[in-house]
Amino acid sequence: MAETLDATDWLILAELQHDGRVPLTELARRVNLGASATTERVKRLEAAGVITGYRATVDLDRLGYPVLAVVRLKHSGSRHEPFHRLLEERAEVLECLRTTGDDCYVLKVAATSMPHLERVVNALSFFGDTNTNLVYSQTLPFRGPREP
Amino acid sequence: MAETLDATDWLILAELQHDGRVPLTELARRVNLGASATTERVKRLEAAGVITGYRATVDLDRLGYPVLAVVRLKHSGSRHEPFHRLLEERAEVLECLRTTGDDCYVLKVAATSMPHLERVVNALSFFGDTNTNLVYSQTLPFRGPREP
DNA sequence: CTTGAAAGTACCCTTTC
DNA sequence: GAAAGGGTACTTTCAAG
Repeated sequence: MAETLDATDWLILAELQHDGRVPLTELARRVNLGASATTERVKRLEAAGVITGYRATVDLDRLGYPVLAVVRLKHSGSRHEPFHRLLEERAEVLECLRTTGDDCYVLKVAATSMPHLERVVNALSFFGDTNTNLVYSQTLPFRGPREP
Repeated sequence: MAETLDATDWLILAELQHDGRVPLTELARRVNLGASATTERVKRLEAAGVITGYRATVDLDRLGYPVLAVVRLKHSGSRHEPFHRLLEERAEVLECLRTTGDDCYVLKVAATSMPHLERVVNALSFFGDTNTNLVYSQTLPFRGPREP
């Protein structure tokens, strides 16, 4: 259910996606609005669930996770709860998409080394056939959607 | 190149990844540190490139992008610049991973409708064979890495 | 790393268009 | 209904210990 957003709302969203810590006064300046009007719009976007949160983004390399991989999993069997429990435990799984097609799940996995990645994939293999591809590089994490 | 991070640094990172807008005083309270010491650590993490930025996260549904898909692309030919130029232009491509294996690129694409997705995939198909899977659901965007 | 003071910022309320 | 202005509490920053 899409909200009714005007161009200013999209501007605010673009700014906040680019820099989630920008002070409201500075944000107001950038979107050519008063401080309180800007505050109200941001609060409205948060309350409406358009803005779901604010996160710091980190460099995996510098955190000691130089290995990134895309793992596709063809889950066998119909009981998916044990698999979901593994996802909760395994912080190495940064993201998990359930998709149509042969590969029911597409996972993004960060690991400290190849042996570490192997252990994670072994754990995943318990739930079905896996297909792993290492990631050479990725575009900057943020590519926000534009006004449709 | 991994930095030397102690347990407090990892605590700070966890808090900031969970709530990037938490006030420094509150953050200091949560990690049992003084405000200035916390500020210094955060600044150090930012300066070291461990923290790469702060982003607001948005709900694609509520922004009018109810369709999410994983597109795998087998790029044909060796000149990848035109493809990268398309990525710049197409804000619908939220993420693009270059990977090993048959499918050189794995993309996450948001679209306003199935016809819209079709147009994006058509544009991508110009560069090679594509394989598209719709996304049913995804885990909450944030799954941060833990202390190794 | 902690404490303390000053500047800046955010929040709430009222006023105005 | 939406935006601008003003007073108060809070946060951030910088100094010194």
